[in-house]
Amino acid sequence: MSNIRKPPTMADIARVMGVSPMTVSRAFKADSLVSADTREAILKAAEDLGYVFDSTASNLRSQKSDFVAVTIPSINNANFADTVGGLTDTLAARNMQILLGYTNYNIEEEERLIEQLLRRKPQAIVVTGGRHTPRARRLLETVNIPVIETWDIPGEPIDHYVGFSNADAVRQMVDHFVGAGHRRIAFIGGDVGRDTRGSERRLGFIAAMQAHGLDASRLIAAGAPPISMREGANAMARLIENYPDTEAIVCVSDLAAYGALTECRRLGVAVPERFAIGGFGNYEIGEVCVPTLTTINAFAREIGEKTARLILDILDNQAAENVRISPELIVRDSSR
Amino acid sequence: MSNIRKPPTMADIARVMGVSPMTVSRAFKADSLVSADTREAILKAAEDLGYVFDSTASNLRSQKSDFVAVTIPSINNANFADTVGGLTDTLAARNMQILLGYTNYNIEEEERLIEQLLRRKPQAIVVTGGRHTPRARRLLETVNIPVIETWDIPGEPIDHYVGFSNADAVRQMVDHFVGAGHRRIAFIGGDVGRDTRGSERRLGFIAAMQAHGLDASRLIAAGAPPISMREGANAMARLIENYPDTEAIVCVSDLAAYGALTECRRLGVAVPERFAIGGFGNYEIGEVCVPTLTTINAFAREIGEKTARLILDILDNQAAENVRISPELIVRDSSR
DNA sequence: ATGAAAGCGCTAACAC
DNA sequence: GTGTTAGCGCTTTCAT
Repeated sequence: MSNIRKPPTMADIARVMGVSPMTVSRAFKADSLVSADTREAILKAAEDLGYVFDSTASNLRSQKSDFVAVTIPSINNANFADTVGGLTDTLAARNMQILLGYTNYNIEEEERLIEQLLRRKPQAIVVTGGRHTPRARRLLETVNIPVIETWDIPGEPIDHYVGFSNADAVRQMVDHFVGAGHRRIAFIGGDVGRDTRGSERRLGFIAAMQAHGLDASRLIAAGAPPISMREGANAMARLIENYPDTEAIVCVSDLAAYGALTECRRLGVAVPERFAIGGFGNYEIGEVCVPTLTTINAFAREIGEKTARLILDILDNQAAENVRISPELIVRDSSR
Repeated sequence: MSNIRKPPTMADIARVMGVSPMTVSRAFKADSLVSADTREAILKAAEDLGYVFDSTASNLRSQKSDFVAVTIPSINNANFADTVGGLTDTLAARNMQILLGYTNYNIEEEERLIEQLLRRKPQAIVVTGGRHTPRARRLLETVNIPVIETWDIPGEPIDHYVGFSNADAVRQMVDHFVGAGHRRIAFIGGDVGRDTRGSERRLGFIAAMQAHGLDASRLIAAGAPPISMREGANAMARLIENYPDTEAIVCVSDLAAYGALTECRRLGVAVPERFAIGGFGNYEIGEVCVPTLTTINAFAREIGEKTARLILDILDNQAAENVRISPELIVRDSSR
């Protein structure tokens, strides 16, 4: 029969030790004033009793939670996972916990999530991208904590941001292809609208092509974001059918680009000789596949680390500057 | 100048509306008894005031949190991400939030994490694998909530589990290779000790080989888990050097297997003609790469979904049975 | 259908 | 270095 007794509280420890609950509370707070002996004895008694500190009560009383809320489009994406990893590790040093939510690339879902997360009274909230529902935007503008938008530089930031221009990043790729002598360049991306960053990359492609006086109409929509490897492969097949004389292809992500690469391999089409291919995001696959994949490194982990540092600076009342990341073109075998 | 006034509470809404705080509280609880008019008016007033429900206070008073704590070895792994996705989506239907932590494949780190997570008073805790530090085990045994071990079937379960035998799963792969006529079969995995599931796959390989009366000494240690694609490639190079007459290779994961595949491609070695290759985990890459990759589907997302349902059943006082997942061999071009 | 009183477990604020 | 008092914002419980 299981022993379901009420778990011990600080008051129980205080009783056992013959001290006040306040002394017990102090013993658990690292930098507070209790005699070393008392603290040691209290911590030992706590361990013996199987005491578990109650953050909920602590948070309510002290009106701070040690939570940082984070929304990302998908957990199953190495780029966002890296950002979350950077956030987690940097914040862990200050004993802050991430409270994570997935929007599924859907701003209505994001709104619901933001509302739910704010109920936990986080100390800061990190969102991905600069597009939100009006209500989500209002929630974020009204809430009394730092708000950090990431992976983008919003036209009108709500508060802070740590990001980069997705359009400018894609321009680097277009410039690279044009510099290599390509003129008939295509773009493989997701259906327009849902994935903000993907849409901006597409717009960046069009703008960059036009800046070079080139035709920007070779656009393949590979499906609802996020684009999988398989969708990238399917898109490649359609591209070859519709625009067989294409010379180079900009893909919305390395996953799509890798899919395109495999389709070429299956069809016996040489990369980069017949098609040069470029991806986005510097995923591990791009370093290892054959040929290796030209890509844009957006420094996913650094985005998380710098966001965390920005948050810590704000909470410490330090000067807190927005961070502009500079994505870097990495030229590999798929385009040389 | 920013407007840092204290955020409104239920008491504030009650004052504005001329009702008691209790009525406001009831208005926020979906299935509680308030007149429809009153509720509507209260919710509108709340929205106008920019009120945000305080879960912390609610949790403290009602002594439940709607949190489920989850530890996984790494966020940057599609298998664990899928499990977390299944958990999140299934629990979201009951308005439960996941509180996620990463152990970095390290049971000391897991112990720290479990302790930290339990302070938040979760309603259940999900851990990956059956190996824990003695103290972590004691914490989990003592805590008064359902504990679910996943991705493994522990020798001595702490409480519940949703998992499978990693050793048995690898045996399927070995049997497949032996059935195809291979005798000189090698294993590429991580250094022994840190990654429990990886170590069990290695032991399963050895046991299965011995059961067939075959030599089980072709073991390549590719580095500290988790094994990356690149480490898989490096391991493949060493395998070819040390055991050039190998016929088939079992890899600890699809990532390692894909790395091995790329090394073969670079060296101009034919797969599956010269080496048959098998992975583990049914990652997306294995369906798309050339040749496609034989693998074991461990049903990562289902593990999460079934874990969530188990938790919900337990919390509802339903009969709650442990779940044994049956991993399936998927034979693809890399071994036929 | 609504209200009043009490208290969840902790810690801020003050006292000594 | 330690104790006392009060109260964080909500909801349980009991009353009407």
